Amino acid sequence: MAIDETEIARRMDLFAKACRESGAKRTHQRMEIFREVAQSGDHPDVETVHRRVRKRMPTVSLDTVYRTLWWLKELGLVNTLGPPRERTRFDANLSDHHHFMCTHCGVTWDFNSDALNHLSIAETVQSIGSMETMHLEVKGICHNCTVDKSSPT
Amino acid sequence: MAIDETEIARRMDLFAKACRESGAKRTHQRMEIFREVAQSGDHPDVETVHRRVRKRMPTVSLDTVYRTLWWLKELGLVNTLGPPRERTRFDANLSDHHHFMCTHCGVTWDFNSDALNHLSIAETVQSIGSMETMHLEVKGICHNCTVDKSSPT
DNA sequence: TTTAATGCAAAAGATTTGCAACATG
DNA sequence: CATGTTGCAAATCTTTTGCATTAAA
Repeated sequence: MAIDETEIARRMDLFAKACRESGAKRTHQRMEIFREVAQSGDHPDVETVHRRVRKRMPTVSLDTVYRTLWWLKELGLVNTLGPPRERTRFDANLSDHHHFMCTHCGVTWDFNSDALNHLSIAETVQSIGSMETMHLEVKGICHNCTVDKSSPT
Repeated sequence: MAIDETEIARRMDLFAKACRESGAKRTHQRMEIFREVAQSGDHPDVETVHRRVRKRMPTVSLDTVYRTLWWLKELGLVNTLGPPRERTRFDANLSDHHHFMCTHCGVTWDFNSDALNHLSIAETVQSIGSMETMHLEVKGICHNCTVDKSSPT
């Protein structure tokens, strides 16, 4: 699950470039925090990143890790798993379905895809484990938002 | 986005059945909380459910809504969007990829699927809006867990 | 030297828990 | 009536913020 050295180097280059282009300072903390995520294959949460970075840089504070990770996400250098800065939401629709989430107004719409259901994803992932469920999350701009740029309630 | 009356009734029946079979009490609060999720097409979060249920039942407390929603999830009557009871996690892998999450040990593995990438999901969702990104989340049991039932670190 | 970024501590926000009162089966 | 469930209030846990200090460019 460790990332290849060449790939880590490539990611660090991307980071340097993004700092230069955005005019942000390349501080020790930011480098170590990004390096930690860049070399982890295991999608760590904020606290895990903090714990690991502290081994090399014992004074780094938790709030800097929070600030830095969200800043990296803004720069497009990292992505988040799950809904970023959103609470868990509940759904009583138990049928097979997928979600389209509007990045503008936040509304989530259900949709179905026979084509996807017929794809044998179970076979694709059989080297990892046995599949129980699958769920496609699509992000984009919904028509309510493209048409009149106002958010529905 | 409102759910069809027949479908709501069907869901309320499922609820009644699950209570009977699990020996749980069918209290007013539980009925109203489940009804609220069952009739909402918009995937509300805990606080939204609480706010809406309070209109009909002003004394219901927020902690009951929390307890009830997670209990409904345990019974399999509702699902959660996003990582249930988990914090946001970060990923520096910017290439197109998908995730397999082990429901036993919690580890998330990356995988690719050309077949999925070649599916024209953008067309499937064009009646909803314009797609920007898509991400498949597969859940199941990974081999580390099926083989020896111990969780890797 | 100028400005942005950090660390600290406190605040704010979200979620959970213990327990007495209450409602359901 | 016995037991599981609720509401309240407090506790806990997570995340954010204000501000003086520090470090990059």
